[in-house]
Formats: sequence, C-alpha cells, structure tokens
Amino acid sequence: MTGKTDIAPILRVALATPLRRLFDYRAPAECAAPIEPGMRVRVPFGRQRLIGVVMETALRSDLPDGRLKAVIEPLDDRPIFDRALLELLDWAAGYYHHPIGEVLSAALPKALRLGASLRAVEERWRLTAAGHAAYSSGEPRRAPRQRQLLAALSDAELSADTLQDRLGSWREAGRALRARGWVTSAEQPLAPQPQNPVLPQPPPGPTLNEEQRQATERICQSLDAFSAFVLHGITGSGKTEVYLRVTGQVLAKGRSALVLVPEIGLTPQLVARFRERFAVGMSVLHSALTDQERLSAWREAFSGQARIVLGTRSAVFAPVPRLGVIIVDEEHDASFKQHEGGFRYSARDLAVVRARRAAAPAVLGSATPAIETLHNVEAGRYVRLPLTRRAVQAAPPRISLIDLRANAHHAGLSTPAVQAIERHLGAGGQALVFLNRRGYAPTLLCTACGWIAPCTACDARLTVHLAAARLRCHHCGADAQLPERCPQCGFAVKTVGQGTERIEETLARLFPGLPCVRLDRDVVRHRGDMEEAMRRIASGEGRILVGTQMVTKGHDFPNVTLVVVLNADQGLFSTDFRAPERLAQTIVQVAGRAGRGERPGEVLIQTEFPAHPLLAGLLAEGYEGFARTALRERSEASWPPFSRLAAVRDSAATAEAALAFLTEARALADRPRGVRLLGPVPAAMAKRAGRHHAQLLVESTERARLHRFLDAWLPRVESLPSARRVRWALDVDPIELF
DNA sequence: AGCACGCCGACT
DNA sequence: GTCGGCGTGCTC
Repeated sequence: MTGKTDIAPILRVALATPLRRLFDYRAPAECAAPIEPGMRVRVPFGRQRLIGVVMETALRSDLPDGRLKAVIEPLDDRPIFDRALLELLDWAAGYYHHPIGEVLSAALPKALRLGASLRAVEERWRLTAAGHAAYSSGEPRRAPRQRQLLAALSDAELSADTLQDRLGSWREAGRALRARGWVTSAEQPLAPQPQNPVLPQPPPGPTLNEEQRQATERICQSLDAFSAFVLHGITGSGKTEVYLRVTGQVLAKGRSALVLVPEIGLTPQLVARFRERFAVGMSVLHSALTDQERLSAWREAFSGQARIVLGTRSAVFAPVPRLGVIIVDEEHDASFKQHEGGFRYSARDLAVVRARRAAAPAVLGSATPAIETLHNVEAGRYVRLPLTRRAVQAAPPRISLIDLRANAHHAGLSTPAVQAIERHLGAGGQALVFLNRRGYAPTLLCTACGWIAPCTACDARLTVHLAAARLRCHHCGADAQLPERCPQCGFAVKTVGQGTERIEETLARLFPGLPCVRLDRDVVRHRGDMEEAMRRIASGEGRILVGTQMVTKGHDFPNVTLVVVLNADQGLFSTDFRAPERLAQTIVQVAGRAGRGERPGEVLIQTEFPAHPLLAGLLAEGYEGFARTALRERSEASWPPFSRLAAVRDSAATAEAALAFLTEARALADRPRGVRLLGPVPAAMAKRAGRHHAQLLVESTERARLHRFLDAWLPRVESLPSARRVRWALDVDPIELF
C-alpha cells in the first residue's frame, strides 16, 4: 500500500446495473494518484469486468473483507464528472427513482462508457528496431497485409486514422506485428484544434427593442446567482437576440453557456446565429452524431475549449466548466422529456436544478410556456419576462374559426379555406396548410364488406401511402404493399380521410400551376432535405406549403401570410389532461408562422366544434387566456401542477401479463398515506409493436409524500417475480397519460 | 442488466 | 442419451 490510498482504502462505485446501490471495492494496490469521486474505474463484477464511476471514498466497508474485490484500474486521472455534475446526477437518480449507475451511464457518450480516454488522443504506430531489421530483410514473406503495414511505417510514425485511410483494415496485421515485437503503438494527446480561427470581430447584432432590452438587463443583473426566467415571447419577438446578448455577457465574465433545444435538426438557424455572433469554441451535441463525433463534441465541452455548448435533451448532462447560464429554447416542447428506456427525465426541469446548483440563471424561452412553467411564475418561483412585440411587423395575425358543420368541405378543405388560399396567393403571399397527419389517408376501407386495413402488431389502422403504394403503421413501422382489392372479399377498396400527401394532391388540383411544397417525415428524410424544401419556399418557387408538426418548429416562412389548420379537433376531447395544452401550443405555434414578414397574417382554424371553450378562449384571449383557464381546470381537478404524478408502465406479450404485474404491484402498497393509486389500466393503444401495454398511476398532492412512498414501494415492486416477466419502467412527472 | 446454475421437453 | 427452454439467484 502506498500514498493516499491508505487514507481511503474503500471506493464506492456506481455500476450500470438496475441495482439501486453502490458497490464497495478496495483501491488498487498500486496507483500513481489517489482515486477521487467522479473518476471512472474498471472493476470485476461477478464474471464480468465493468466500467463504473466512483461516487465516494470510505475508510471501511460493511462487507466482510473476504468479499471485497479490488479495482482493476482507474481510467481517468481527473474526475469525468466534476463535483457539481456528480451531485446533480445523484439528485436526479433520487428524484426519478432510478438506479444511479444507469443515470450516470445515460449522462455519458457511449465511447466514454466503453472506456475511451477523457482527452483527445491519437494512437500512433511505429516500427521498433527489430521491425526495421525485419522490413529490410524482406520479412514477412507470406503475410502481404503485414508487409504493407511495415512498408507504410518504415519511414514514418503514423496515426491509426492515417493507416485506416491508406490501408483500409489493418488492425489484424497490426496486432500480429505487435505480437512479434516489430511495431508498437502509443496514445498521444492531440493538440486542440483552433476554433473559428479567422472569425473577425463579432457583429454587434441588431438594436434591441425596449422589451428585449429590459429582459436582457433583468437577466444580466443576476448572472452571479440562480434565478429562473421565463422569456415569454410571441413568435417573431426576438427571443434569440436576448439569448445572444445574455450569452455575450456570460462569456465576457469568463463563464460558459449551455443552450438546450428540442430537436437540433429543426433548429440549424439557432446554431448558425450563435456561431456567427461569437468568436469562441462551440460544441454541438445531438442524436444525429456518430459515436466518435459525439465523443469529440463532449471533449470540447469537457476541456473548456468550447465556451458555448448547444444540444438536445441529454446535453443537460454535458460537462461545462464555469457554467454561467442555461438557456432552454422552446421549453414547452415535449421532447425535453425522455419518455422511453429506463431513465426518464425532464431536461428542462433538470436544467433549472443544475442552474440553481451552479448559481447561474436559467432562461426558459417559449411563445407558449408549459402550464407548469406558468404556474411556477404565479407561485413566484420563476420570473416572467414578456416579449409582446414583433420585431419586424407590428400586427399579430388575425385568427378565426371555420365551422365545418356550416360550410361545405371537400377532401378536408372547406370552401372558405380554399377561397382564402386563392385570395392570399393572388395577393402574392404564400399559404401554409397544417395537418398533423402524414401519408395519403389514415384508413383503407373495403366498400363491400367493411374491412379496414389493420396493423397486426398494434391496435391501429394502417396508413395509406399512395405514391409509394404502401400501407404503413405509424406506430410500429410495419410496411406492406397497398392492395387493390379487399383481401377478405375481393371487392374494391377505397381510402378514407386525409393525410398531408392527399392534401398536397387536392391543392395541386385546385390550384394548377402553383407548386406545393410538402414538409413531413416522409419528404424530409435526409440531411439537406429540409434545406432544399426551405430553399424552394424562400425562393417563392413553392407557393403553397403543406406540413405536419414539423412546420411548427424553428423555421421562419417570411412570405407566408395565411395559415390554415385543417383539423383542430383531435385533442379537444382527449382523456389526457394535457391534450388541450398541446393543442393550444400547436395552434399558437403554427399560427405564429403567418405574417412574419411585412404583410399581415391570417389564420383559419377548421373545426366541428367552434363553440368549444378551448378554441373560443384561445381566440378571445390568446395563449395567456387559455393558460389561465387551463390552470383553473387543473386546480379544480387536482391535476399537475396541483398534484404530483408518477406512472408505472409495463408491456408484455399478453394483456393479462401486463396487467397482472401492475395488479400485484398495487397490492404491495398497503395503506399508502397521502397517495392514491389509479389503475392498472390498459394503455390507450394497448397493443403496440406486438406488445401489450398497461399503466398504474401514483398520485399525491404533495411531492414529498409521493417520493417517500416510491422509495419504500419500488424496491418491493422490483422483487416481485412477475417483474421479471414484463418490461416495466417508472415515469416520474409523466407527460403523456393513457 | 448480464451471467450462471438448474431442472424438464424434442432431437442429432 | 444430449441441446436448450426460461425460472431463480447473485453480483462489492
């Protein structure tokens, strides 16, 4: 035993297993430097060797000495998670009742989970003296790949990447030559690449209007302490400019900024705005990166080389030394909530917790803040900073309803809507038609026997994709040929209902010669597709734009003067208490696309229920009026944020098995205090991708009670035999219900 | 989660 | 007679 390891001989290690505890290990016998919390270590675990993270050090273990194993080796010479991040993750593990090892695992890029080095290093290969001798004497004679590798290295040391470029697959040969002692390899730190080396003095940015100035000032007044700000700015009011100004101040103080966005693919404009404004390193983290790209982006953040870290959901865990602000753009967006897999967290909520711990401000920006967020404003926890004026054009769009019961409509388009499109196109504007359903039609029906094309794996109908001549399930991805006759009775089939593909076809027929541009996942599949569509719209080549949810996010269409919402009615009568909020946000967001240029905008919403209070309220009082009503309704019904929810969800091969586990779990909750259990019930679409889903809700008016209950209950639920026969997960603060 | 061990069915 | 099904137990 040497040095400091004597002082703390026990390391408590978090491992990526579903076990809710740490594992004690002896520090390795010989170790150059002490191992601290936050460092990765390789440890023996049963018959496996795993990589874990040291959470704490201790003088002794509760385990008898004989059962303790020693750490194999440390992987880091400094903590991969600094103290603040480690504590945040530990807090998150507690809040979301998820095993700490899996939480830490979710916070690291895959390459680092697998043991990649913290620092950017390069693997350099070179010949040994024996290698040079062997090469000169023409060896090896019968292994051409090895001979090529020797030749490549004969006059220069080369990096693994260079070898890959020159020789293709060379690893096999490399291993063989190393075994013979002819070549060696070593890791060498890579010089940091200079970033934005030639960027001139950043542009000063446009003049702020009074509201933007006040918001910026208010945030910048408290850069050294935690505050949560809600930048509530209508579309086009210049939220981004406020983000940029605040970031500028943070950078000037020598600190760094973390910016979270819902989906990076849809916000290239935001990335571009930051890049062109600041002459500092910037790291962009999102799901479309390869493992290696993600690793380098993470390293840029970790090393402090990147002063702005911009990314999607999991970037909330990115290392940001001297964190000075966290900005969450479009904070209401549901994609900030991870709702699949094991560790289900809200990046927006964690951003606020992280900012508090970093004594830095959190800025939550949205035109349509989440009801929870507005409640936090009312409760005085968050400060609302309103931006009510449009930067470019003063008049907000005029919104009206089209009563589908009183107006003729064909193929989903009412006569007033068609006339409005005609009028706006005639005036030189562009029209945006919004329908949240891709494909040609949602149903294929037999005209004789009434057969409807079903998905065999889901409780859903197959969607007709006419151009591709396919029937597809939008829930499990099932894909079949489009039949011409009913497979049951052989009679003719017809399509029923509207999708974006069909709307595009209808509009092409109604407005011949005026090209449509469609924007949905079927059209925008690859990188660059979006840019191409945007170019066609911006150039005016496309006059009518048809799109799904995709058009509500991020992009500006300056010449669009008319927005038509084809079907606002999905969501008006949902059992999910959050459905109205989502609908209102979608309507306001899509309406915000109209008239962002100099012309005034018009928004038409087609509905069968023009008197519905949600639509009426939204029209009369805008999003804020809606939010007031929604908050009152939630309060009366005691839904979140006036109560706290957690959902246990599971899936199994049969509905019985899925329900059986939850029923047993519920039975384990004897006399729960201040907590209600609701269910279990089958999920809304009970069968999905061949599995049956169900859920059990846990509700309490007090967060602390809910969490105390979960702490006691979950370990018992876990040990149920039936827990091993289903796939289950806990979702704290679930976003979608039933 | 992995990975072992351990007992009961259809097969080279 | 074995290969392999998944039930059960354990991992510092």
